[in-house]
Amino acid sequence: MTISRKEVARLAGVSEATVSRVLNNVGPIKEETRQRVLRAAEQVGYVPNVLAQQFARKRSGNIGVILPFVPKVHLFSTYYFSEILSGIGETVSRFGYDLLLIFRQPDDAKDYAILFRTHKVDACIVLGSRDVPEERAALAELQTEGYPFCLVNQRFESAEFLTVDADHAAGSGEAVRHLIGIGRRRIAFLNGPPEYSNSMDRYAGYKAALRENGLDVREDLVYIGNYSRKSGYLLAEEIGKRIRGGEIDAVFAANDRMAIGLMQGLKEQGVEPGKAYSLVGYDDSDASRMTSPALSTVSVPFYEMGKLAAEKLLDPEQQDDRKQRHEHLLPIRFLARETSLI
Amino acid sequence: MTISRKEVARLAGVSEATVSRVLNNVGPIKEETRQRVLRAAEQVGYVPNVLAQQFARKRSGNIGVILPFVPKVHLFSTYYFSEILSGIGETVSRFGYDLLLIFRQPDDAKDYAILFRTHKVDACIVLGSRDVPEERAALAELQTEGYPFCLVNQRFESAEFLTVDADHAAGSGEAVRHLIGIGRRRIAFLNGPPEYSNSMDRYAGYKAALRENGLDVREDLVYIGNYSRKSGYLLAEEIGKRIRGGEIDAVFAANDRMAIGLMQGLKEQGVEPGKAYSLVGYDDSDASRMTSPALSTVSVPFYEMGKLAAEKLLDPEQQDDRKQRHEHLLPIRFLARETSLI
DNA sequence: TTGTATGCGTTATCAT
DNA sequence: ATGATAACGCATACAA
Repeated sequence: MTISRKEVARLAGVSEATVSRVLNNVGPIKEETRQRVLRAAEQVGYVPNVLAQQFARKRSGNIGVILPFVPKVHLFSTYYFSEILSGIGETVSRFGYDLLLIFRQPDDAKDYAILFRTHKVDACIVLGSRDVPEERAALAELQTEGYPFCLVNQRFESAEFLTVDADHAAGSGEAVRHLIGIGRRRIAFLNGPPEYSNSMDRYAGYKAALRENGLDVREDLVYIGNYSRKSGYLLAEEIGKRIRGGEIDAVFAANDRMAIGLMQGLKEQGVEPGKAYSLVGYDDSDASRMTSPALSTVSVPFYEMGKLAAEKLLDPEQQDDRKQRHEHLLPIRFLARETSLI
Repeated sequence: MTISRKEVARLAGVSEATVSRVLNNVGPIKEETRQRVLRAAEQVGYVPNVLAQQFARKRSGNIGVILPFVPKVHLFSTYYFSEILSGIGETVSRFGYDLLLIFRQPDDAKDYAILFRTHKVDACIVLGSRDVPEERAALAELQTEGYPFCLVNQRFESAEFLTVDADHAAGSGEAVRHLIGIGRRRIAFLNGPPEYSNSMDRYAGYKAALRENGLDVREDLVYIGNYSRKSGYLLAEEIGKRIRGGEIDAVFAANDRMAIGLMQGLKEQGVEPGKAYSLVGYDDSDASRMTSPALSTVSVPFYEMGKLAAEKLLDPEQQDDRKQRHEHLLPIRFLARETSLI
C-alpha cells in the first residue's frame, strides 16, 4: 500500500497539481500553501513514485555505463574500473541521476541504440571500447540518432565521437625520455593490441621520444602483448636473451600488468630490473606499488576521466565546450620508482 | 517521435491488447495472429517503452547494488568488487533485470528503504557493509518492511538477514594449520577492524587452529590494522623487532593488502618472507601473484558469491532455500605459495 | 482466441 | 496562485 500525491493533496486541502508544484519547485506558490503541503507530505511519509515520474517525464534518469565483457575485464587494471566508475558515480549522483551498469554480452551483436530506444538510459558512457568494425558501427548509430554518449580512454580515428582520454602519447614520451635520461639507449617497447587507441598513442610517444634524441625506431624492439600479465611473462624468455646479449637495456611496457609479468619472468632467469635493465610500466596500479623493486610507471587520472565524461553529458556548463571539442585529453604524470633508478 | 504499440496494432489489424499478449507471450494466441503481430512490429521497428512497462507493472526491473563510500573502496581489494559485480551482473541480466549501482554517500544517514519506497529497485545487494548501529538499523528497516535484500561478505550477529558469505573461519583455520604444519609455532595474526564479520571469522579460525594443535592463543600476538596496505606497512617496525627477537616466526594477515604492506616494511629491515618468517595473506588478489616471493593466500570465490546473492533474490528455485537458510557460506581454498614454503 | 476498458501516478497544459 | 484534466504507453481484468 503506497501513498500517493492524492492523500497529500487531500490532507493539505489543495489540488494534486499544487502538490506537484511544491515538490518540484515549479511555478509561483504562496509560501503558506507550500508549508502546508510540505507538512502534509512529511506527515503521511509521502515519497514520489519514481516510476511514474520517469514515465511522465519520458526520461529514465539513468546514465548507462557499458563495461567490457567479463573475462576481458582482467586485461584492464581493476583499479582502472573502480576509479572510473567512482568518478562517474559521484558525478551522476551530483546531477540527480542514477548509474545503470551494463556488461557487454559476448555473443550479441553490439546494439547500444536499443538502450535509448527503450528509454532505459538518457545518456551513456562506454568503457573498454576498441576500434573494431562492429563497435564503430554501433557508436556511429548512436551518433546518427543523436543519442548522447561519451567514450572514455579510447578514441576513434576520423570519427567525431565525444571522448575523454588521457594524453597517453605525452605520458609515454615522458617515460621513454626518462629512460633515455638515465642513459638507456636500447629501449624495447612492450605494447598492447592496436585496436586500442591507447596502444597507438603509446607507440607514438615512444617513437617521438626516441627520435627527439636521435635514436632509431627499430621494429625488432617492439613486442605486442594483450595487456595481460601472462602475455608479459611469456615474452620474458626472448627479451631476457636479448638483455643478456646486450641488445636491450630497458623496457617500456604499455601497462603495469605486462610489466610485472615480464619482470617476474626475467627474475626467474636471474635478470633483475633496475640492474641488468630498466623497466617502466603504465597505469600506476595498486600492484605497481607492491612489487619489489617498486615499478616506475605512468599515473593516469582515471577518477577525473570518469568525472569529466559524466560532466560532459550532464553539466550544462560543459555543453558549449562539447560542441567545440570532441576530444578532451587529460594530463598524465610519470612516476620514477625503483625499476628505473639507473 | 517514438513508435508505440498502437501503430503495431493498426498495422496488424488487431487490438493493442493482443499486441501486448504476443510480445509478452501471455495467454493463448492463434499462431497466425502472432506472426502477423510480430511482422508488423518488426516492420515498424517497434520496441516497447521500458518506462511505461515499469510503470504499468509497478516494478523497476532493477537490482540495486550498494557500494561502500569511495575512499573506503580502497580498503577492499578492487579485485573483490570487480569479481562480485561481474557475478551479480551476469546473473541479473540472465533473469532479465538491470543493475543499478549505488555508492553510499559519506554524510547521509543510511536510508536504504527509500530505494524501495520510490520504486527505484525491486531488490538490492549490499556490499562492504559493517556491523555498526546505523547500518544495522537501516538493514533492520528493510527486513521489517519486507523488502528483499541480500548481504555479501558480511554477517550480522543475531540478525536474520539473508546473507551470502564465504567460510572465512574455515579458510583462516586452513591457513594457520598450514603454518603449523611447516613447523611454525609463534604465529602472529594481523587482523582488520572487528565491525567486519570477516575479521571476527578469521580470528575464530586462527584461534581454533592454534588450540587444535595445543598452542596458546596469545593476545600479544594479535595486531589490528584497517585492511589497507599502509596499516600493514606501519606495523612492520614492531613485528620486525619481534621476528628478529625470535618471538614471532610467522604472520597470518587478514588480507593481502596488509600482508604485502607488512612484507614491504619487513623487507626494508632485511627481514625476508619465507626465510626469517612465513607469511600468509588472504583474498588471492592480483597483487598476491605479483609479489616476489609470491604470497601464500586464501582464495575467496567472489564471483560465485555475487552470483549466488543475485540468485537468492531472483531465482524462484532458491526461494524455498532462502526461507530455511538465511546464511549461505561458500567454501574457500588455501593456496600455498612462496612466502610459506618452510 | 480476441477486444474493451480501466488504472497506474505523475507531469504539464490550459483555464480560472 | 491554484484547480481541473489530458496525456503518457503499457498491463490486465473482464467481456465476448
